[in-house]
Amino acid sequence: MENKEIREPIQKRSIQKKESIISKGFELICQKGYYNTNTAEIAKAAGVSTGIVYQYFKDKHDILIAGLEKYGIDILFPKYEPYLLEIEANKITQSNIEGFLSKIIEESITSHTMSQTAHREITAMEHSDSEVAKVMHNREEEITQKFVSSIKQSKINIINLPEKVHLIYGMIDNLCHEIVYHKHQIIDYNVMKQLVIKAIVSLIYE
Amino acid sequence: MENKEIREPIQKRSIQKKESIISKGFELICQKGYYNTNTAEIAKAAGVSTGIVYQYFKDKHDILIAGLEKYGIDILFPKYEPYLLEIEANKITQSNIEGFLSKIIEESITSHTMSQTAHREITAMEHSDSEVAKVMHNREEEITQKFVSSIKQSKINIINLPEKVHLIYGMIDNLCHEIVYHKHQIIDYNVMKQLVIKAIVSLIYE
Amino acid sequence: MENKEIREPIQKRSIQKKESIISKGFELICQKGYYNTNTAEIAKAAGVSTGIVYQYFKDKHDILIAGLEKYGIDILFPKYEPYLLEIEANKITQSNIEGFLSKIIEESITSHTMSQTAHREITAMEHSDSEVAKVMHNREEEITQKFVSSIKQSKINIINLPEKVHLIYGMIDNLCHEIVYHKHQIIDYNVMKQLVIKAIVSLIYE
Amino acid sequence: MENKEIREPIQKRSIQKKESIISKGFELICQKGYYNTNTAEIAKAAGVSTGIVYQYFKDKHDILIAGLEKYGIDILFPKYEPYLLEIEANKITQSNIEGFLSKIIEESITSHTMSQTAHREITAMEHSDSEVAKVMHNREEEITQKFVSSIKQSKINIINLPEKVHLIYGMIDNLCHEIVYHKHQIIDYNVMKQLVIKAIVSLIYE
DNA sequence: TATGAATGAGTCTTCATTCAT
DNA sequence: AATGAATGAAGACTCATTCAT
Repeated sequence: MENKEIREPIQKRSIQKKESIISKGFELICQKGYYNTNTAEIAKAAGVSTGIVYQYFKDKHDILIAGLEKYGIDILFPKYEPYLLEIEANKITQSNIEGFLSKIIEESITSHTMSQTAHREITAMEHSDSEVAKVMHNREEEITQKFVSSIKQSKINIINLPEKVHLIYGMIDNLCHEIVYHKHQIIDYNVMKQLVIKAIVSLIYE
Repeated sequence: MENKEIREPIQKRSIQKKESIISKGFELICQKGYYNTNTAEIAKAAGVSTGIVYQYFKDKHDILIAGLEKYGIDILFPKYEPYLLEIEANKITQSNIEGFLSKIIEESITSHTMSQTAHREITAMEHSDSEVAKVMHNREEEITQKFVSSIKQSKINIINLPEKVHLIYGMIDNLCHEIVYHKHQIIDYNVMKQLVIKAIVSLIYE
Repeated sequence: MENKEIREPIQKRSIQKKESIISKGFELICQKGYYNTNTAEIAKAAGVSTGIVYQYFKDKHDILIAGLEKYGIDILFPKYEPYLLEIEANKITQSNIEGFLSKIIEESITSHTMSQTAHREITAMEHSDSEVAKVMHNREEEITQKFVSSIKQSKINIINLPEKVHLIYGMIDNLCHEIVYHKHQIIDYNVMKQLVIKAIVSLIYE
Repeated sequence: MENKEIREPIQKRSIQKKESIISKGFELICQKGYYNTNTAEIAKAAGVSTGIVYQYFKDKHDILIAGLEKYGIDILFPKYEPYLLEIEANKITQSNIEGFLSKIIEESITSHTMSQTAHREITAMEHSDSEVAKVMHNREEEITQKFVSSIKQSKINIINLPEKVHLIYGMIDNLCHEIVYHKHQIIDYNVMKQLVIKAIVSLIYE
């Protein structure tokens, strides 16, 4: 019940250790699941002793949160900056938007595929752990806002922008999710992809 | 060592016990999470001894799966039958579809709200547990197919029906999800709801 | 703490049930080991309910003891009667005794081989369970005495007969045991068998 | 899921702990039987927490095996080295061998008496547990070979040495066993001891 | 008599967290 | 600051035995 001293590392080596715990720990959690990863493993992977973990983190859960805060956005939308730049540079027009969206979707599928387990596990925790949810929620908002402001900065003028961006994000994410994880037999995902693109386009321009 | 004998209850009272373990156990798991619910709690909630649990279920996980198989569809789409009937009765037209969708969305929000934690936890497990994913996947397919066949049975003629149904389901689910769990500050959910409805309508009629 | 009523079956069918529990239960225990055989299995194998087991036996251990009392001798020295008869019929002479012993040894090896697990498990229990030891001890004594009296009945006159019979039994059992279970690389068991026979012969005749 | 990390202690105190778990655990197992000794007791007897047990040993069974590897030979043939030395020093002759054997037998009886329960339980497990059997088998072979090489080193020349050593070992063990555990009423164990000695002598010198 | 459902104490094992060094 | 040994509570699961029917 004494309030434990959580130390914030100052020395360079200590900072590296903390970083290592976050990155390696988060990696393990993403790979094997939070409940199937124990602190001993995390410490070992990070190349530190188990004791040190509890000097930098309140508890195991704290490592997860730190990982999310640092890497969460990569899971939600990895490599999104180029798209922002393209939008800001006013390169998106009604005539080429479908290609643009297609590119985004493809990239998104790739990233879902690559970090399949990570994405899976994080989404999982997001649902059962409110703190996780909060962090991811913030990250999501962050992304939305970045897109919103990028679009605003370009000459494209769209009403209800945040809502649309959000909706679009959801549709794409959904699509990727299914393609990568579930693949229902009855669904032709090429058709679905086209439907998604069309829905997005009409959402934007009409 | 030997493969344990899992008894299938025959007597009425025993069947009730098994049912009770499933429903109470599933409820607890939904409420508190799979890893935060222990078998003793489940047994107690079901009004049985811990031993009996293992006479009807292989292990703890087995209870979860049984719960999903029984109640999974209610979590995915509770009270969907009336809508199927309305569709089959040919009551849906281009002029009233918006109201229809609105009704579905409202109902869906309500149910998400009610079984918030359940939905949360299940989606969570769905991501980290392949067996859970499989069951839910089947349930999802079941619902999609029911809607597809209902629509086919009505006079409405739509191409790429399964894909569209799926997409629509995803959009609505997404919307509800956010409204109930995340509620981003920057989003006006009434606006978003209208956007979703419009997107759906144009998906169907155009 | 109430002294439970152990019923002694009178009706034919009941007697059969008790017999069945003993024989099937003992068989299972011999095959899989006492601690790896549970009462449910025994009941099932015997074709009775678990409840009935506790009407005829005080506890699980009691089944084992009953089994031993009934079948223990078969494990210690199966099919020994022909040898007794041969001895009693005065067929054993100094000139043919080696062949006689060889036959006994071979038979003994066969039976060790056949009921390998049974023998193993019983010897095991005999060592850790004094009640088991007692029963087996009695069986052993029984056999010894039978041989002693058979030999006495014949014209062979041997001093220190019980001791010798016992010693001989031990040597043969040892030999069989090793041949069947342990088989040390460095030992030539044919040589050893001959040594045993010689030792026995000189024990008897010199 | 992962293969657990079994730590090999380096620090002196840790090594002592591991030793303590082996010795106290093995002692308890020998005294009360493997199935009647639980890990909590072992930990308590060793003066450690239950957790530590599983850091040094894979599981309960592993403790038993470690105990056997360490103390198994003492159970099979305690204090056998002086005898080896006597043999090697060529002190054994046909005229004094009976005294020598008598000494061995007496010593063997003493040790059987002392570690009565240990011997009992180990022999028990040896029969029902193949890993235990393997370890004890190796120990037995070890002893046999030591005697064989000691005898070879001396001037005594004996054919079929390994077989004879083995046979002798068996006879002595048998004898001790009975004297300590079973003591049949009909047997005069002094007579039997003399018979054993004679049998051994004639095995060696004839 | 007989059934087999039910009990719940007891077992092994894990692991987040603390602490002596 | 760091180590990694140590803790012990908690969990899943088993099974001899009892009991309601």
